[in-house]
Amino acid sequence: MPKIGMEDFRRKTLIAATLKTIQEKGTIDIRVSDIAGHANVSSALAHHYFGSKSQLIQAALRHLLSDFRLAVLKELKNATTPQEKVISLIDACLADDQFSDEIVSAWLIFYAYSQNSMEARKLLQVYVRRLQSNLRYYLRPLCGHKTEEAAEVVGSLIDGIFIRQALRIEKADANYARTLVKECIQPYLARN
Amino acid sequence: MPKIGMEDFRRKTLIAATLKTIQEKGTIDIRVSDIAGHANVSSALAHHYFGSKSQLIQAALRHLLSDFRLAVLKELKNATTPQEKVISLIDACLADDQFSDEIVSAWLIFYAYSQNSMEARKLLQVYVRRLQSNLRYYLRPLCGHKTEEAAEVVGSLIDGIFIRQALRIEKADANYARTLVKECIQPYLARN
Amino acid sequence: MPKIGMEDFRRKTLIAATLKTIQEKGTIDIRVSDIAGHANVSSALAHHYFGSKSQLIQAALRHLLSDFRLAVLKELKNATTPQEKVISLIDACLADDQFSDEIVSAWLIFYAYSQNSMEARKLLQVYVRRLQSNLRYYLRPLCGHKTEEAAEVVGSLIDGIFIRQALRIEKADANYARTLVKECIQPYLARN
Amino acid sequence: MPKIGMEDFRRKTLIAATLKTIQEKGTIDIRVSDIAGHANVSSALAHHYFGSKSQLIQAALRHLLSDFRLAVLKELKNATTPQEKVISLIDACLADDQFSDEIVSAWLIFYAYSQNSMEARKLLQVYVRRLQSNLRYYLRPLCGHKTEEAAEVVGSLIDGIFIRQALRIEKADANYARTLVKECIQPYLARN
DNA sequence: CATGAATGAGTTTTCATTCAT
DNA sequence: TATGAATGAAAACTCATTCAT
Repeated sequence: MPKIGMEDFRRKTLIAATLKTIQEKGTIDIRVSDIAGHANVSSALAHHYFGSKSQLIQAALRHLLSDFRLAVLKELKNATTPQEKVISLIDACLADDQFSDEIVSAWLIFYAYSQNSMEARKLLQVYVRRLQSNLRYYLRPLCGHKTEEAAEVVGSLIDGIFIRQALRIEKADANYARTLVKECIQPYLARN
Repeated sequence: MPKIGMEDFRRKTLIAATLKTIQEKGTIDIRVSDIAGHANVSSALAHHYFGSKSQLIQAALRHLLSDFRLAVLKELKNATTPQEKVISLIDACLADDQFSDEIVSAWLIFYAYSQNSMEARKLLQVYVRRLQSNLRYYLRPLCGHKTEEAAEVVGSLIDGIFIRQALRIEKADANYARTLVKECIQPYLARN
Repeated sequence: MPKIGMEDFRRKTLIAATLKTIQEKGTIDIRVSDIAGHANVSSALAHHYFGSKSQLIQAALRHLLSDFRLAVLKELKNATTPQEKVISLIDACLADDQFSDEIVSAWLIFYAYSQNSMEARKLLQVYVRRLQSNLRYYLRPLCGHKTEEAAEVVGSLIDGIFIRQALRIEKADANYARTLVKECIQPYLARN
Repeated sequence: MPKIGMEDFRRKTLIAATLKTIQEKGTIDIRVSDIAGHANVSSALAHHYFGSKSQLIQAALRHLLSDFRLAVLKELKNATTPQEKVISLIDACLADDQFSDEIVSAWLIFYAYSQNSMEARKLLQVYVRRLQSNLRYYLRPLCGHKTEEAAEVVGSLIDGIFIRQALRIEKADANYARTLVKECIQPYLARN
């Protein structure tokens, strides 16, 4: 009685379990058996579907990035003017749910992991470049020759807020973070 | 080779070797034998002097932080006015030698590690808070009620530039980075 | 080879192998790999099932004690009068198979080990107290106010015979040992 | 300035430190460095004087035995009749200071060690045989054909009391122990 | 005489991975 | 499809022992 669509279900479950385990342990240095435990399957099954631990982790990273990408796209859809688009990007990056301890932690861990894994590095670079390119595209009509600078500031500021978040004990205020970034770019818009 | 006073020398060498190994491998997940190899000693010696791998890594983190702290203090000494002090802080954080691939990589890796190790987390928190407190202190006469915001922006921006640096392939321009931050806070100063 | 239900079999085999290794080496200071060798499995498997070397040794000790306990209970079943019960206890403690070099050696080693391991100490204390309590219970109707003394003598004598056995080269005579103890308590019975 | 008689002093100190360490750790499985620490010297010195760890432990065992032998001889000197001699032997074996936790523990540990070390086994066998021979010698005029049995009972009882002592938590009563043994052999004397 | 320095040789422990069922 | 069973390979850690000074 082989269940139809089991493969798909198992892959999804295992990826979710991987992210959960990474967040729980606070490191990429986790055991396959722990992941499998979270997914309520044997660790042999994880190998069956993903071939190896590192491929499973790759898949989890890819999932995190694609999830984020979808959130950004969704947010962008509701915006029309460049101003709105920029605001949308900031809101998407610093959205309440992206700002949860778990997500922040996972991002940081993957960033560090990218120092180690060329594969991860490439994936993250694609994401950073795409976001940066979006930012520049929507900032250009607003900032003119300051565009490059403004994009760099916004992008870095967002990442910086993220990384700091990882160190804090107190609950972060996503709303304050968004405001901070928006205020910060005002001068670049004004100068145009 | 048994000359007395070796202990101090070995400890320093081993700490340096640890940082080098972390940077080389791009992860905290390194072998004691690799560290020892870089220090040209047996791995048993590393255990002899530090007790365990994690204690050696702690020591390396502590060293990185204290090195950074000394650089900051040195830079601050040459500044007198609040403006100069703030500039000094930015310059120290984004100094050419702090901006090397190795250092950037080590910082990022330790940031991620802090998700895992309470000890590391505390050490990094102390550093972040101290820097932030310095920033606020010198920004206050310049920014008034915008101080909190300005300090947050500067601090986060610096961290963000750092983290992004870790993803880049092209050589970073430390000078451009410093200028970026300095320009970015101009509006906060002007508004006072 | 992966047949289900192996776990129980392996645990038993590994415990037996542990006792055998202890007896062979004459010390508790044995290698997991030697134990595993006797059980024809990898040392990793020993860790898989028992977690650590000391837990495996604990389990072996527990097994030895429980085996002994069962032998005592079995012997007691065939006795009805207090006299018979006391004889049974002595016979059980100094039974031919308990008196083999391997068992004697293991007991002595565990006794010494109990100086080191609180866990082992507690287990052995329970056994000693239970046996002593049994002895007193059945001696009381026979010895009256001399019960305490008689129980102490029998218990100590048995242990002493055991410990001496460990030092001998010549094969011990279990039968002679049993007679010795039985004769020794006669006076305590008579005095009642 | 080589100090005269240093060698002798160091050997004594190291042997004492060895016994102390064995008692403290409750096992023969101790570190040379711990012994050296107790003697306030470097572990290299222990090797200098004893060649190896096992030779140092041998020496400590030899010392324990010879100390005990001296105590027995001293006690025997004050006795004249066979009765007194037997009493002396019992008193010497169960003397207050031989009955201390440390001594009891050391004896037990050495007994177990003798399962492992042929050297230790031989030393202990010599001691047991000598004591047994003494016992028989003085018991013969008192017990006649029961001598063998009586000697076995006394010897084993003493060892048994010792081994049980090692398991107890409550402080033992050496006096009670001596009385117990003395009462126990009365019947053997009477029967003669 | 004495030791700080150093290490080789082991031993435990961990885990991804394989495989028969 | 799924897993219990098993292990090889690697890594941390320990410690007796050696040696130059």
